[in-house]
Amino acid sequence: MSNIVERLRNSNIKPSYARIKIMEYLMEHPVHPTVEEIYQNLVREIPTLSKTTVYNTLDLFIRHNLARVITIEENETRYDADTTNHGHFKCETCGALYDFTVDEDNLATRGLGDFVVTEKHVYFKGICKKCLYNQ
Amino acid sequence: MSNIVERLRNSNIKPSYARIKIMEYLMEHPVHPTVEEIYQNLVREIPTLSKTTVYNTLDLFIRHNLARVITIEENETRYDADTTNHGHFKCETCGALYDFTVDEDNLATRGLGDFVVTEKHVYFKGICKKCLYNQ
DNA sequence: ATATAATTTTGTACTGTTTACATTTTATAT
DNA sequence: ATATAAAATGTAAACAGTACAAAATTATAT
Repeated sequence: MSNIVERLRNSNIKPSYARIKIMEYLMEHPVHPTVEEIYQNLVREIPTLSKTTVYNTLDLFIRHNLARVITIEENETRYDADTTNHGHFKCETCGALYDFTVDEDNLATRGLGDFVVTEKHVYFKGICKKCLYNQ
Repeated sequence: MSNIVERLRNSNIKPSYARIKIMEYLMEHPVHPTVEEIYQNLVREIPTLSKTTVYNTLDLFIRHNLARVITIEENETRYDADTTNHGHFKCETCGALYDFTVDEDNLATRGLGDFVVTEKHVYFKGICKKCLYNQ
Protein backbone atom coordinates (compact mmCIF):
# COMPACT_ATOMS: atom_id res chain seq x y z
CA MET A 1 0.00 0.00 0.00
CA SER A 2 2.60 2.55 1.06
CA ASN A 3 4.91 1.52 -1.77
CA ILE A 4 2.07 2.30 -4.12
CA VAL A 5 1.73 5.75 -2.60
CA GLU A 6 5.46 6.12 -3.17
CA ARG A 7 5.16 5.00 -6.77
CA LEU A 8 2.48 7.59 -7.43
CA ARG A 9 4.29 10.39 -5.58
CA ASN A 10 7.49 9.66 -7.52
CA SER A 11 5.56 10.39 -10.67
CA ASN A 12 3.98 13.52 -9.26
CA ILE A 13 0.57 11.92 -9.06
CA LYS A 14 -1.50 12.76 -6.03
CA PRO A 15 -2.28 9.46 -4.31
CA SER A 16 -6.05 9.65 -4.07
CA TYR A 17 -7.96 6.63 -2.81
CA ALA A 18 -9.22 5.65 -6.27
CA ARG A 19 -5.78 5.97 -7.80
CA ILE A 20 -4.17 3.89 -5.08
CA LYS A 21 -6.78 1.19 -5.40
CA ILE A 22 -6.58 1.06 -9.19
CA MET A 23 -2.78 0.83 -9.13
CA GLU A 24 -3.01 -1.79 -6.39
CA TYR A 25 -5.43 -3.82 -8.46
CA LEU A 26 -3.18 -3.61 -11.50
CA MET A 27 -0.15 -4.75 -9.53
CA GLU A 28 -1.90 -7.55 -7.67
CA HIS A 29 -3.64 -8.86 -10.77
CA PRO A 30 -0.93 -9.03 -13.41
CA VAL A 31 -3.27 -10.76 -15.82
CA HIS A 32 -3.69 -7.54 -17.79
CA PRO A 33 -7.23 -6.70 -16.78
CA THR A 34 -9.68 -4.69 -18.83
CA VAL A 35 -11.42 -1.54 -17.62
CA GLU A 36 -14.56 -3.60 -17.06
CA GLU A 37 -12.71 -6.10 -14.84
CA ILE A 38 -11.06 -3.38 -12.81
CA TYR A 39 -14.31 -1.50 -12.39
CA GLN A 40 -16.45 -4.53 -11.46
CA ASN A 41 -13.96 -5.62 -8.81
CA LEU A 42 -13.26 -2.25 -7.26
CA VAL A 43 -16.84 -0.99 -7.22
CA ARG A 44 -17.54 -3.50 -4.43
CA GLU A 45 -15.04 -1.70 -2.26
CA ILE A 46 -15.66 1.79 -3.63
CA PRO A 47 -19.39 1.91 -4.31
CA THR A 48 -19.22 5.44 -5.73
CA LEU A 49 -16.56 4.53 -8.29
CA SER A 50 -17.39 5.42 -11.85
CA LYS A 51 -16.06 3.81 -14.98
CA THR A 52 -14.93 7.21 -16.23
CA THR A 53 -12.60 7.43 -13.25
CA VAL A 54 -11.07 4.10 -14.17
CA TYR A 55 -10.49 5.33 -17.72
CA ASN A 56 -9.10 8.67 -16.52
CA THR A 57 -6.82 7.08 -13.97
CA LEU A 58 -5.42 4.51 -16.36
CA ASP A 59 -4.73 7.22 -18.93
CA LEU A 60 -2.95 9.18 -16.23
CA PHE A 61 -0.81 6.17 -15.33
CA ILE A 62 0.07 5.62 -18.98
CA ARG A 63 1.06 9.24 -19.51
CA HIS A 64 3.40 8.89 -16.53
CA ASN A 65 4.76 5.52 -17.66
CA LEU A 66 3.34 3.68 -14.67
CA ALA A 67 1.31 1.38 -16.89
CA ARG A 68 1.15 0.16 -20.46
CA VAL A 69 -1.60 -0.64 -22.89
CA ILE A 70 -1.63 -4.13 -24.33
CA THR A 71 -3.17 -4.27 -27.78
CA ILE A 72 -3.28 -8.00 -28.34
CA GLU A 73 -7.03 -8.19 -28.00
CA GLU A 74 -9.05 -6.82 -30.89
CA ASN A 75 -12.04 -5.53 -28.98
CA GLU A 76 -11.01 -4.56 -25.46
CA THR A 77 -7.97 -2.67 -24.27
CA ARG A 78 -5.92 -4.33 -21.53
CA TYR A 79 -3.61 -2.71 -19.02
CA ASP A 80 -0.33 -3.75 -17.45
CA ALA A 81 1.49 -2.16 -14.53
CA ASP A 82 4.69 -3.94 -15.49
CA THR A 83 6.44 -1.50 -17.80
CA THR A 84 9.64 -3.50 -18.12
CA ASN A 85 10.29 -5.29 -21.39
CA HIS A 86 8.39 -8.53 -21.73
CA GLY A 87 6.27 -10.30 -24.29
CA HIS A 88 2.66 -11.43 -24.19
CA PHE A 89 1.24 -14.71 -25.37
CA LYS A 90 -2.43 -15.17 -26.08
CA CYS A 91 -3.87 -18.67 -26.16
CA GLU A 92 -6.40 -18.75 -28.96
CA THR A 93 -8.15 -21.72 -27.41
CA CYS A 94 -8.83 -20.56 -23.85
CA GLY A 95 -8.12 -16.85 -24.36
CA ALA A 96 -5.66 -16.64 -21.46
CA LEU A 97 -2.82 -14.14 -21.59
CA TYR A 98 0.69 -15.10 -20.44
CA ASP A 99 3.83 -13.06 -19.93
CA PHE A 100 7.13 -14.29 -21.23
CA THR A 101 10.70 -13.08 -21.26
CA VAL A 102 11.96 -11.70 -24.52
CA ASP A 103 15.27 -10.15 -25.47
CA GLU A 104 13.88 -7.06 -27.16
CA ASP A 105 17.14 -5.18 -26.97
CA ASN A 106 18.96 -7.58 -29.25
CA LEU A 107 16.14 -7.89 -31.72
CA ALA A 108 17.63 -7.55 -35.18
CA THR A 109 15.74 -5.13 -37.39
CA ARG A 110 16.27 -3.46 -40.75
CA GLY A 111 14.44 -0.48 -42.17
CA LEU A 112 14.30 1.76 -39.11
CA GLY A 113 17.48 3.68 -39.80
CA ASP A 114 16.86 7.11 -38.37
CA PHE A 115 13.71 6.38 -36.42
CA VAL A 116 13.51 6.99 -32.70
CA VAL A 117 12.04 3.94 -31.00
CA THR A 118 10.37 4.60 -27.68
CA GLU A 119 8.38 1.39 -27.20
CA LYS A 120 8.95 -2.19 -28.26
CA HIS A 121 6.11 -4.67 -28.15
CA VAL A 122 6.22 -8.38 -28.84
CA TYR A 123 3.25 -10.66 -28.74
CA PHE A 124 2.66 -14.20 -29.84
CA LYS A 125 -0.47 -16.20 -30.39
CA GLY A 126 -0.95 -19.94 -30.27
CA ILE A 127 -2.03 -22.69 -27.91
CA CYS A 128 -0.95 -22.80 -24.29
CA LYS A 129 0.29 -25.80 -22.36
CA LYS A 130 -2.97 -26.35 -20.51
CA CYS A 131 -5.02 -26.49 -23.67
CA LEU A 132 -2.51 -28.82 -25.32
CA TYR A 133 -2.46 -31.44 -22.56
CA ASN A 134 -5.55 -31.10 -20.38
CA GLN A 135 -7.96 -32.16 -23.08
CA MET B 1 -6.06 -9.26 -61.19
CA SER B 2 -5.79 -12.87 -62.33
CA ASN B 3 -3.12 -13.57 -59.73
CA ILE B 4 -5.61 -12.39 -57.14
CA VAL B 5 -8.22 -14.81 -58.47
CA GLU B 6 -5.56 -17.48 -58.18
CA ARG B 7 -4.77 -16.49 -54.60
CA LEU B 8 -8.41 -16.76 -53.64
CA ARG B 9 -8.97 -20.05 -55.51
CA ASN B 10 -5.89 -21.56 -53.86
CA SER B 11 -7.58 -20.94 -50.53
CA ASN B 12 -10.91 -22.31 -51.70
CA ILE B 13 -12.52 -18.89 -51.71
CA LYS B 14 -14.88 -18.15 -54.56
CA PRO B 15 -13.52 -15.10 -56.33
CA SER B 16 -16.54 -12.84 -56.31
CA TYR B 17 -16.17 -9.30 -57.54
CA ALA B 18 -16.23 -7.77 -54.05
CA ARG B 19 -13.66 -10.25 -52.75
CA ILE B 20 -11.32 -9.64 -55.68
CA LYS B 21 -11.58 -5.90 -55.27
CA ILE B 22 -11.02 -5.97 -51.53
CA MET B 23 -7.98 -8.23 -51.87
CA GLU B 24 -6.69 -6.03 -54.69
CA TYR B 25 -7.08 -2.95 -52.53
CA LEU B 26 -5.24 -4.60 -49.65
CA MET B 27 -2.35 -5.64 -51.86
CA GLU B 28 -2.04 -2.33 -53.71
CA HIS B 29 -2.29 -0.26 -50.54
CA PRO B 30 0.08 -1.89 -48.10
CA VAL B 31 -0.41 0.89 -45.60
CA HIS B 32 -2.63 -1.35 -43.48
CA PRO B 33 -5.96 0.28 -44.21
CA THR B 34 -8.96 0.29 -41.91
CA VAL B 35 -12.40 -1.01 -42.86
CA GLU B 36 -13.51 2.57 -43.29
CA GLU B 37 -10.70 3.36 -45.72
CA ILE B 38 -11.32 0.24 -47.77
CA TYR B 39 -15.05 0.89 -47.88
CA GLN B 40 -14.81 4.59 -48.77
CA ASN B 41 -12.42 3.90 -51.64
CA LEU B 42 -14.15 0.86 -53.11
CA VAL B 43 -17.70 2.17 -52.84
CA ARG B 44 -16.88 4.58 -55.68
CA GLU B 45 -16.27 1.64 -57.96
CA ILE B 46 -18.84 -0.68 -56.43
CA PRO B 47 -21.76 1.57 -55.48
CA THR B 48 -23.75 -1.28 -53.94
CA LEU B 49 -20.91 -2.28 -51.60
CA SER B 50 -21.85 -2.45 -47.95
CA LYS B 51 -19.55 -2.11 -45.00
CA THR B 52 -20.76 -5.43 -43.66
CA THR B 53 -19.38 -7.08 -46.80
CA VAL B 54 -15.99 -5.52 -46.12
CA TYR B 55 -16.05 -6.89 -42.58
CA ASN B 56 -17.23 -10.32 -43.72
CA THR B 57 -14.67 -10.53 -46.49
CA LEU B 58 -11.75 -9.48 -44.30
CA ASP B 59 -12.77 -12.04 -41.69
CA LEU B 60 -12.87 -14.64 -44.42
CA PHE B 61 -9.37 -13.69 -45.58
CA ILE B 62 -8.06 -13.88 -42.06
CA ARG B 63 -9.56 -17.31 -41.46
CA HIS B 64 -7.78 -18.48 -44.61
CA ASN B 65 -4.50 -16.77 -43.72
CA LEU B 66 -4.66 -14.41 -46.68
CA ALA B 67 -4.55 -11.38 -44.40
CA ARG B 68 -3.60 -10.39 -40.90
CA VAL B 69 -4.99 -8.08 -38.31
CA ILE B 70 -2.68 -5.40 -37.01
CA THR B 71 -3.49 -4.39 -33.46
CA ILE B 72 -1.18 -1.45 -33.01
CA GLU B 73 -3.97 1.10 -33.11
CA GLU B 74 -6.18 1.25 -30.06
CA ASN B 75 -9.46 2.18 -31.66
CA GLU B 76 -9.55 0.91 -35.23
CA THR B 77 -8.50 -2.45 -36.57
CA ARG B 78 -6.09 -2.45 -39.48
CA TYR B 79 -5.55 -5.14 -42.08
CA ASP B 80 -2.49 -6.38 -43.93
CA ALA B 81 -2.35 -8.73 -46.92
CA ASP B 82 1.33 -9.40 -46.27
CA THR B 83 1.31 -12.44 -44.01
CA THR B 84 5.06 -12.92 -44.01
CA ASN B 85 6.97 -12.01 -40.88
CA HIS B 86 7.60 -8.31 -40.52
CA GLY B 87 7.31 -5.66 -37.85
CA HIS B 88 5.22 -2.51 -37.70
CA PHE B 89 6.31 0.89 -36.54
CA LYS B 90 3.84 3.58 -35.55
CA CYS B 91 4.94 7.20 -35.46
CA GLU B 92 3.28 8.80 -32.48
CA THR B 93 3.69 12.25 -34.00
CA CYS B 94 2.12 11.87 -37.45
CA GLY B 95 0.37 8.53 -36.89
CA ALA B 96 1.91 6.89 -39.95
CA LEU B 97 2.53 3.15 -39.98
CA TYR B 98 5.73 1.69 -41.42
CA ASP B 99 6.82 -1.87 -42.10
CA PHE B 100 10.24 -3.05 -41.11
CA THR B 101 12.21 -6.23 -41.34
CA VAL B 102 12.58 -8.18 -38.14
CA ASP B 103 14.23 -11.49 -37.41
CA GLU B 104 11.36 -13.05 -35.52
CA ASP B 105 12.66 -16.57 -35.92
CA ASN B 106 15.78 -15.91 -33.86
CA LEU B 107 13.99 -13.97 -31.18
CA ALA B 108 15.19 -15.28 -27.86
CA THR B 109 12.38 -16.05 -25.45
CA ARG B 110 12.00 -17.77 -22.13
CA GLY B 111 8.82 -18.97 -20.48
CA LEU B 112 7.05 -20.51 -23.46
CA GLY B 113 8.35 -24.05 -22.95
CA ASP B 114 5.56 -26.24 -24.25
CA PHE B 115 3.46 -23.62 -25.95
CA VAL B 116 2.64 -23.86 -29.62
CA VAL B 117 3.29 -20.50 -31.27
CA THR B 118 1.31 -19.84 -34.43
CA GLU B 119 1.79 -16.11 -34.82
CA LYS B 120 4.58 -13.73 -33.89
CA HIS B 121 3.95 -10.00 -33.85
CA VAL B 122 6.44 -7.22 -33.27
CA TYR B 123 5.55 -3.57 -33.21
CA PHE B 124 7.44 -0.49 -32.18
CA LYS B 125 6.35 3.02 -31.44
CA GLY B 126 8.33 6.22 -31.63
CA ILE B 127 9.05 9.09 -34.01
CA CYS B 128 9.66 8.59 -37.72
CA LYS B 129 12.37 10.16 -39.83
CA LYS B 130 10.05 12.71 -41.43
CA CYS B 131 8.82 14.04 -38.12
CA LEU B 132 12.36 14.19 -36.76
CA TYR B 133 13.83 16.28 -39.57
CA ASN B 134 11.03 18.01 -41.47
CA GLN B 135 10.10 20.34 -38.66
C1' DA C 1 -12.19 27.88 11.43
C1' DT C 2 -13.96 29.60 7.02
C1' DA C 3 -13.94 30.93 2.52
C1' DT C 4 -11.80 30.27 -1.83
C1' DA C 5 -9.49 27.89 -5.26
C1' DA C 6 -7.85 23.79 -7.36
C1' DT C 7 -8.27 19.10 -8.11
C1' DT C 8 -10.61 14.89 -8.50
C1' DT C 9 -14.63 12.24 -9.28
C1' DT C 10 -19.02 11.37 -11.13
C1' DG C 11 -22.98 10.68 -14.40
C1' DT C 12 -25.07 11.37 -18.70
C1' DA C 13 -25.07 11.66 -23.35
C1' DC C 14 -22.75 10.80 -27.33
C1' DT C 15 -19.50 8.89 -30.92
C1' DG C 16 -17.77 5.40 -33.70
C1' DT C 17 -16.50 0.56 -34.53
C1' DT C 18 -18.10 -3.87 -34.89
C1' DT C 19 -21.64 -7.58 -34.87
C1' DA C 20 -26.27 -9.99 -35.50
C1' DC C 21 -29.48 -11.17 -38.50
C1' DA C 22 -33.06 -11.23 -41.80
C1' DT C 23 -33.68 -9.98 -46.60
C1' DT C 24 -32.23 -9.62 -51.20
C1' DT C 25 -29.28 -10.61 -54.86
C1' DT C 26 -26.23 -13.51 -57.45
C1' DA C 27 -24.27 -17.85 -58.88
C1' DT C 28 -24.59 -22.94 -59.65
C1' DA C 29 -26.64 -27.23 -60.78
C1' DT C 30 -30.37 -30.10 -62.24
C1' DA D 1 -36.35 -22.63 -66.37
C1' DT D 2 -36.35 -23.78 -61.65
C1' DA D 3 -34.47 -25.02 -57.37
C1' DT D 4 -30.65 -24.64 -54.27
C1' DA D 5 -26.69 -22.74 -52.37
C1' DA D 6 -23.67 -18.91 -51.66
C1' DA D 7 -22.73 -14.07 -51.25
C1' DA D 8 -23.97 -9.36 -50.43
C1' DT D 9 -26.82 -5.94 -48.38
C1' DG D 10 -29.15 -2.86 -44.92
C1' DT D 11 -30.91 -2.03 -40.57
C1' DA D 12 -30.69 -2.27 -35.92
C1' DA D 13 -28.32 -3.19 -31.91
C1' DA D 14 -24.27 -3.96 -28.85
C1' DC D 15 -20.42 -2.19 -26.76
C1' DA D 16 -16.02 0.21 -25.70
C1' DG D 17 -14.48 4.48 -25.19
C1' DT D 18 -14.85 9.81 -24.95
C1' DA D 19 -16.57 14.61 -24.00
C1' DC D 20 -18.10 17.47 -20.87
C1' DA D 21 -20.38 19.78 -17.30
C1' DA D 22 -21.83 19.25 -12.59
C1' DA D 23 -20.82 17.62 -8.10
C1' DA D 24 -17.82 16.30 -4.58
C1' DT D 25 -13.64 16.33 -2.46
C1' DT D 26 -9.24 18.12 -1.13
C1' DA D 27 -5.88 21.69 -0.58
C1' DT D 28 -4.64 26.62 0.30
C1' DA D 29 -4.93 31.11 2.16
C1' DT D 30 -6.92 34.51 5.04
